Amino acid sequence: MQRTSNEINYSPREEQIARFSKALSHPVRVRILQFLDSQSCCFTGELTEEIPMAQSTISQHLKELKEAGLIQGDVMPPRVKYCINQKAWAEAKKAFAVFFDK
Amino acid sequence: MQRTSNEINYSPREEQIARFSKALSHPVRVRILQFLDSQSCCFTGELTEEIPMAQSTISQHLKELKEAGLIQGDVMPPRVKYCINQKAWAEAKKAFAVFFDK
DNA sequence: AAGATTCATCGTCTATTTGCGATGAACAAT
DNA sequence: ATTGTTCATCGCAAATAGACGATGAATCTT
Repeated sequence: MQRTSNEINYSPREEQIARFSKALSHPVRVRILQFLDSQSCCFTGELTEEIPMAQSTISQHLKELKEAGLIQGDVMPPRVKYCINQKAWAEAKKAFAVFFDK
Repeated sequence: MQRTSNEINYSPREEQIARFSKALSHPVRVRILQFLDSQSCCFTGELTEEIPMAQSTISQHLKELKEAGLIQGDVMPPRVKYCINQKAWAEAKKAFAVFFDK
């Protein structure tokens, strides 16, 4: 990771594609997003039922998706409702479309 | 990485998105693809001039892009000409479009 | 044949990712 | 107050990714 002398300055667009792509680079995160989109929203518990992985692992993947901006979580004690972040979703859609169109 | 008992069977579509995304998940690979697309093709040497990274590092990133199917290399001794794999490019474009459309 | 050029691969180091169980925080229900 | 539920976070282990220099293979040029 450490770049010795020469720093590369990536453009915002390059970093945006890389960031969204990184979020989508694990199949379980792809699955989570699909599931979220099909339900429009869901609770963490529904995901842990759907996906045979430890609850802590799913929670971590949700965190990554949230940090990438693709989803958002609304706290509804004692549960948390996750939804696609429609704005970011549209941005990602456009970013990829532009990227692949050139 | 080790999934203990429960293996998850991802669908081909989930794995496809994850695979393409992984290839795009590093900004330097995004840049390489952009450069490749703008020139339609280029030699490794042009990339090592353009991008301030060790030649071996760039070669590794090219390898990853090739393994993801997004580019192909034609050996033209003593050089190698890399081009976008148009078929895979079109597939990726469609895969992302479908993914974000649902 | 000897050297130069171009690129891939190997080995090494460090950082990041991925997975899990255990624990903790926040709240609801009793 | 105590207990149960839901979820996030911590700490650990193992695997993968990313960067580099050094070396090697293949092919031109001389």
